[in-house]
Amino acid sequence: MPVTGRPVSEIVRELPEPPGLPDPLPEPAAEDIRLERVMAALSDPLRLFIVRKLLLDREEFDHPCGWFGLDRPKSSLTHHFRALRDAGVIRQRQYGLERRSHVRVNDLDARFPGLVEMIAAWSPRED
Amino acid sequence: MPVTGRPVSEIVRELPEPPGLPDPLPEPAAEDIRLERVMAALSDPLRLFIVRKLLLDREEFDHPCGWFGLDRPKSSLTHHFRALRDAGVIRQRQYGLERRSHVRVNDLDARFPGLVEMIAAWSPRED
DNA sequence: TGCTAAGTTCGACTCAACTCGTACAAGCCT
DNA sequence: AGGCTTGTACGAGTTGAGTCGAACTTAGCA
Repeated sequence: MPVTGRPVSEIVRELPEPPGLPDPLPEPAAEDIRLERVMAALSDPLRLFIVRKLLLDREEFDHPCGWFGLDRPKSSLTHHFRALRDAGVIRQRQYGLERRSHVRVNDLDARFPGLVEMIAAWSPRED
Repeated sequence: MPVTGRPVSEIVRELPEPPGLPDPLPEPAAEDIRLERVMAALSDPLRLFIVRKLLLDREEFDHPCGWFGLDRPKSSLTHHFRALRDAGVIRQRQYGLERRSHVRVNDLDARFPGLVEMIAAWSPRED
C-alpha cells in the first residue's frame, strides 16, 4: 500500500469539516459504538485496507469508493462500506452521485483511545 | 465485571514467568500474529470478557477455565480458548488436568502498541 | 483399582457473513 | 430526452463460526 508518510500525530487528528457538507448517512452515535462491532468490522482484510488507506493516503476530507482502486463488484463494496458505517468506523455522505467516506477518528479516539493510532502505525505482512 | 482497580501501567506489563512452567501449547510466534485474526478473536463478547478478566482480575500468572465462572458447556469453552490461542492473544499451558491461560501482553504490545491498554481501559456497556 | 474432575474431539445443527449477478434508482452531461 | 456513471436493493449460493451433546483422554486421589 502506498503511504504518504504523514506523522501519526496528524493521522489521529481528524481533518476539520469543510462547510456546506451534505448530511451524514444514518450511523450510530459516538456513545453507541461497540468495541465488539468495531473489532468485527476490522477483522476483514478488505475493510482493514479501506480504513488504512483512508488514514494514510488521505487526499481530501471525503473519498468516493472509486478512489480506493478496489477490484471487486460494486455490490460487494456496498456491503463492506456499509459494514464499516454500521459499526461506526466511517462516516458517509452523499455528494450527487458519489458516496464519500472518512474515518470517524475523533469518535473512535474518544471511545477507544489508541485504536486508530495503532491501526495507522501497523504494517500488514506481505505473505 | 469485578475490577481490582490495578493501574493500567501495571496491566500492560506482563507478570514475570515463574520458574518450572510446563511448555506452552502450540501458538503462533509473536511475529506471525495477524491483526485481522486478533480483531476477529476479540469480536466475540465472550472472548472479550475472557481477555478483560485476565487483564483486570488477574490473581495468578495463569488461570484455568473454571476460574472465569463461565456458564457454558465445556466444549464451547474449548472452542473459544482455542480461538484466542490460535490468534495469539493468550498463551496456554497444561498443569496436570488443568489448562491455564494468560494474555500475551508483551507480544501484543510489541506488535500492536496500545491495543492491550485500550482493551483494559474500555468499559463494556450494560444494555 | 476404580472414581472423579478438567478438558478434548467429533459430529451435527443453526445462523450470520461474504460474494456476486441482476435489476433498479438517481444525478450529471450533451 | 437519452446515455453514462455511481451506487443501492434483492436474492441465491457458499463458507465459516458459534453452540452443544456425547464419547473419550488424562491426571490425581481415595
